[in-house]
Amino acid sequence: MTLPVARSPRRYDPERKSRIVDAAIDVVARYGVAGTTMRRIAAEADVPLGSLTYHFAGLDDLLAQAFQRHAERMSPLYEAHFHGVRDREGFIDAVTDLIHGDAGADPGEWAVAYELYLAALRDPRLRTVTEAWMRRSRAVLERFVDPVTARGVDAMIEGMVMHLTLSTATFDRADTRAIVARLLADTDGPALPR
Amino acid sequence: MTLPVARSPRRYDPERKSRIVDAAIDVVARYGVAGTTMRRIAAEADVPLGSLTYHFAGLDDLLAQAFQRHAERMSPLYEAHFHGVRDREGFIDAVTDLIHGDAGADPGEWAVAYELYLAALRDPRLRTVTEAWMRRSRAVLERFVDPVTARGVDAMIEGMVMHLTLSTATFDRADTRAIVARLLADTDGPALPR
Amino acid sequence: MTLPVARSPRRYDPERKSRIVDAAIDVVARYGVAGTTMRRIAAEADVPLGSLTYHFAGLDDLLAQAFQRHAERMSPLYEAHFHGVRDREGFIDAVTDLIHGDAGADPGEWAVAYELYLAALRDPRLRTVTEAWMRRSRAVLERFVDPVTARGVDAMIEGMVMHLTLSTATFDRADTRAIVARLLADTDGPALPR
Amino acid sequence: MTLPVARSPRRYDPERKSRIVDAAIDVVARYGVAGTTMRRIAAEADVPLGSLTYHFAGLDDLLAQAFQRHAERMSPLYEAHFHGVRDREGFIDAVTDLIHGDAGADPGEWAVAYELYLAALRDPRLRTVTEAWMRRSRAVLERFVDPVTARGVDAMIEGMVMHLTLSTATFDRADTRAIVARLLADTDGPALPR
DNA sequence: AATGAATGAGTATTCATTCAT
DNA sequence: TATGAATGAATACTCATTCAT
Repeated sequence: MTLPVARSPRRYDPERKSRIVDAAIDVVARYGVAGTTMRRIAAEADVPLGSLTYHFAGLDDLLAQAFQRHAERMSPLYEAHFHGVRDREGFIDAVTDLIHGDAGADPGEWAVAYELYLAALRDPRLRTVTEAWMRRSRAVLERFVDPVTARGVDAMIEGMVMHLTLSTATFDRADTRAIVARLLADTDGPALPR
Repeated sequence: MTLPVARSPRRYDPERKSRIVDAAIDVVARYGVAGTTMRRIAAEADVPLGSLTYHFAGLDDLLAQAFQRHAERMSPLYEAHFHGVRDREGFIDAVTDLIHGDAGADPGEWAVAYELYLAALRDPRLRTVTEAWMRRSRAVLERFVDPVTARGVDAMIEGMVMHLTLSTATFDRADTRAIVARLLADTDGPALPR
Repeated sequence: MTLPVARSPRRYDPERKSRIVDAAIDVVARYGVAGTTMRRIAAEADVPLGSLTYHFAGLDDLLAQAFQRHAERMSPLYEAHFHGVRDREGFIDAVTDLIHGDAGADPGEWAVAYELYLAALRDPRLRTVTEAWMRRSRAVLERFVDPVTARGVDAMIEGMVMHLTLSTATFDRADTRAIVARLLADTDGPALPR
Repeated sequence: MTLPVARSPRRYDPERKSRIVDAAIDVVARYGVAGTTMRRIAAEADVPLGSLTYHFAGLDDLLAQAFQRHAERMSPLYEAHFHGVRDREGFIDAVTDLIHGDAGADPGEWAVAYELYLAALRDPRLRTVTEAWMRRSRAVLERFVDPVTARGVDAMIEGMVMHLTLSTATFDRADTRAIVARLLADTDGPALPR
């Protein structure tokens, strides 16, 4: 009696589709959308090339699903980051932490976000993803400040992180905090969460 | 006696190299870095394909020069936009105009800027271009406000424009102005330009 | 007590194999042999892809069966078309009708026939199908004319229909009739059917 | 002093584009349109794959040019075949020869013609080629018979050759001649060429 | 018995770059 | 100096077929 030998590995692989999407996110983070190819994703997911086109209608489709998952994964992190915030000072600290990368999001993750923005600029089908993301982000901020201020804070975070990611110069944390604080001056916004 | 033969057109073409760079900027604006190819640039510049590799070391080289020129062309516009500003209120108006696209920069030009940011994220050689650009932009703002505030305003402009470009929702100009104004509250900054 | 669960539809489907063959004929008519794929046939038959290779040895086998069925379906039409013919004039009319498409066969059906001819040119296994088809067609004609004339009439029909299908010019029905009539001149052939 | 060694062979190859078209015709003759691929043509022409897409916009374009050349090459043969014909009997002989393959056209060449017909059935852009071909063929025949008869003879040739190519049965040459002769009965047509 | 998942060979095509002229 | 031709690696994608369930 012979042992059953695994002929072709992983012929049964129920998580595969999901793993491919994760691999796509990784590849975008590392090489950018411009450098993202079916082959690279397949290699990253350790899956034959034909498997990608079996599960996805094409590279565009796969990228769209990757961006969507990334967005859906980032939003809870964003929300969690502000979870324990109790007062205005805590809110300012939280925003400052977010900008300075002390909040769990690594540069690669921000890069994916920017890739998404740029891709959405040219592919309107991605707008639903960016819109949903922005809405959720602003919703978090609106728990602490009025909508107009929330929009300003959101834009400030975006722009600051981009500059910080790009610049070789270092930013002083205290300076960032001062700027953020000023954005909130004389705002009482909605009641802070109890 | 030889007949004057119609040669291939534009055999003498001293502006050619420059025109190619302009064509590259256009192509990046329209198709993004990912969609920018030698062939498209050659077609846009109405120049044979071989001409590109004759004048440039490769696509990377050409892209770098295109980004550089774009940056060098935008900065004076930026400066000009703030030229007539005389007081704090005028400054706030100017920033608001910039964000809302009333300052001459069309979406395509912003798109090239974002493409540059993202490209620089992965290609350190482009950092000199982005650094110079940011330095000049901040220098303009520092004529009106202190360096820390300048950095905040710069980030805010960047983030706001990106959101505005992506979002289908319209932004209220007065709201934007209020946010910008708050960024400057209680700052006296350097003396306003005389 | 178990709930009746909605299974995958049409789990019991005795006609399936036959429906697949019909779908294959349709696909050949619409896309040609070159454009006929397992996937298209499966979609047309509304059947899972794996079902095709379950019922058929492969694409070649399926195509062979499709051609065979098409031939077997066309021959009775051909026969029926000549059924009521009583005399030489009626025969000439019938042939003319056939050529001019007034006999029920639409262009798609002729296209399948031509696809079959061409396929048979390269795949000798299809020759049995084409031979049988030709034999039956000629047998019908031989009820009215001698074998040599029958072959001529058959060839004429084939060539005329092809030209008519391809040409943008219109053919005059009376001209066609005159040509057909001339093919039969001075032939008394076998007795006309009683 | 070293001898100049040929590094990469045939870097200079001015006939290449034309040779590729010829190779395409060959491949169609041997494998049919369905079996014609860029790779096969490239191999047949002994040329790298990239060369095909440099010279042709795509497979369709290349096929169109191949069909066109084939048609333009066949027409003179057709014309030449009837060149020495002096009287009605000679004309009938010539047509009979053509059908029975005694006229220089081998089965592969007829196969290409049928491939063209079928392709034209689905791709209207090929109609210009088929129309021109038919016009020229008929023009040759019209030197001997009236236009209506010419159309009939043309169709008869087409259909006969197709049957003859497909059928395993042999055709009697005398029978063919009798049928052709009957097509011309009682026609005096335009004066036979002197 | 039936099928959804999987596979890898094969497809056309794009492209930056090289090079002979 | 300038370029059209050439090249081969890389691209996304298709597909008939296999196979574990």
